[in-house]
Amino acid sequence: MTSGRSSTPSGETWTIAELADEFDVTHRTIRHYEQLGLISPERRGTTRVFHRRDRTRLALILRGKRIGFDLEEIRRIIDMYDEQPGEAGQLAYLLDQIKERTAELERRRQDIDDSLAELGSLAKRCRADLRALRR
Amino acid sequence: MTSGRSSTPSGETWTIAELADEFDVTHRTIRHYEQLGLISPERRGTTRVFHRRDRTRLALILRGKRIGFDLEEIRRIIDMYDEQPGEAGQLAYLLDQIKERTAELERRRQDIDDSLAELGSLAKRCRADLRALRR
DNA sequence: TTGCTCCTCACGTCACGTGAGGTGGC
DNA sequence: TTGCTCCTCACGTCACGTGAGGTGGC
Repeated sequence: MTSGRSSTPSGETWTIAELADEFDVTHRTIRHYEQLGLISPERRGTTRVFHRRDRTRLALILRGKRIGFDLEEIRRIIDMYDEQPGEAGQLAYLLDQIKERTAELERRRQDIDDSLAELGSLAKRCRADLRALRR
Repeated sequence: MTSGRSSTPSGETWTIAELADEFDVTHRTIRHYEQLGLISPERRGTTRVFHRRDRTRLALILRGKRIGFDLEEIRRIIDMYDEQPGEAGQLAYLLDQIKERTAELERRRQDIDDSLAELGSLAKRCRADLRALRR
């Protein structure tokens, strides 16, 4: 059995460490996504070999997470992208999800702005108290 | 033993169901926060009686969560608000925490803005696909 | 041979969800 | 008495974290 690395043109595959590094996640996280069927890297022996498709899907997964989808929703959405065009029902579903997520994110941004304002005035009071103590 | 409800002026206390309703969380969630010492409602027998202070803290907890802090961080922050100022060392520490939190929040807001932009263009493509299908 | 990276279990954790089974006052 | 709300366990779940223990190629 000639297990070789030379069969693929270099630059088109990644190791788990390379992807973990690039996307700032742990190896465990990537393996977890594989276990759930979100990505399916090739195997060379036991070692995983990631192709461009896997890398793209990983990027989509992480983006989905930042937006607030859970992994099951992400699986559905990614698969929708992958299954070529998609029919009207699927697109409508996706659009609906997008609306919900958008509203959620806007709420979150408002919360953050409120908190930033509060932290700002708290800092101000804090600095004033410090100045008062120094005299 | 005269266990009465008449000892407090009405309108100043809440039941667990009232708060759960108002903030759209489950009873379990509120009890969980109590277990962690984030809130400490009064007891009348076994039943919890929530005062304005508890309600305020619950609001702060939920906002902290939406912003993305874990419950331990939230406990520290809320306690900082509650403890009256204090001495220079504490103030300096608090100011330092505020700076960290502020930087963190600004990163998070950027992330949300990016995600909102992405969702926007995704929705656009989605609607275009739908229009194409309808013809 | 030594190091490094890779691997597979498998238990732990965090923030609750979800019943099971029981109590108390209008 | 019947309903409703409240309660306390306590196991389940989701998305990984974190070792333990072992393999493979430069």
